[in-house]
Amino acid sequence: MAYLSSAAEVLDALGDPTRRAVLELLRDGPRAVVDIASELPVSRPAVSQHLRVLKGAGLVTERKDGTRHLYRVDRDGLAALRTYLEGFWTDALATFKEVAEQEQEGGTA
Amino acid sequence: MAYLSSAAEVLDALGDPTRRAVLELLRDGPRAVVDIASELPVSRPAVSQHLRVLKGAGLVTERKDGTRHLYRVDRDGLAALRTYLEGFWTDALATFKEVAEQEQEGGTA
DNA sequence: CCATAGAGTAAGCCGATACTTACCGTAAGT
DNA sequence: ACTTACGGTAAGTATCGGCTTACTCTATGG
Repeated sequence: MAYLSSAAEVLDALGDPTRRAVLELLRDGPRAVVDIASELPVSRPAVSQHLRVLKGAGLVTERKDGTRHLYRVDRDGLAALRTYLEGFWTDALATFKEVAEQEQEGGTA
Repeated sequence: MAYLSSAAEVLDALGDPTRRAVLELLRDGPRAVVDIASELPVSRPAVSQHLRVLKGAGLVTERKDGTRHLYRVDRDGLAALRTYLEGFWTDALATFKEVAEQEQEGGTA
């Protein structure tokens, strides 16, 4: 795998409800494609396509076990997202302070 | 104000590159719609529509100053997302452990 | 009061993308 | 070897959503 997943890619992947549902299922443990599809209102190929995106974003990894391809949650994507949000969070907090101070001076009511 | 924003709503909002760009701009401080639009390759109405979504997700708040509507980053949406991810993170970690114990394999394929 | 600036909304277009079915490859089981 | 199960891919469709222009409203300034 080895790509550093970008936050943008992760957020794009997480932007779809079905993909989120897939991830939620995978959160409880590895599953095969057919098993995932059986719990969702979409076809198996659809799930395959979503898994490809999730994999590209570093959110899942694949492991083959016979004819079954077991997918599981990958920490990498989540980590990338957390890092991104962390940065955003601190920057935003700093800005909040600045703005709050400026507003108390200028004080338009 | 700011309804309890759901993680799904936040992730949907963050799923669009332009909206992310808007947020990035807002990260450095409050801005009026026209100012945001001037820095992006889309029209002002497009920005307005994106801001509506971001607001619905609890990611920005609006403050009117004359004819200018100043938007700024809202902590609520970010907090909701962080909470969601936090839960996901811990659940996933727990699952990793379980799975790791059940299988005796390691390494990224 | 009229003009201008800023912004939200409506309607419509168009491209992206999330689906479907059909097909093909592969690994086990018999 | 045949069959069955599992899964990725291709091709086509159709829905969704992001963007634009046009319109309207409000607020400030002359």
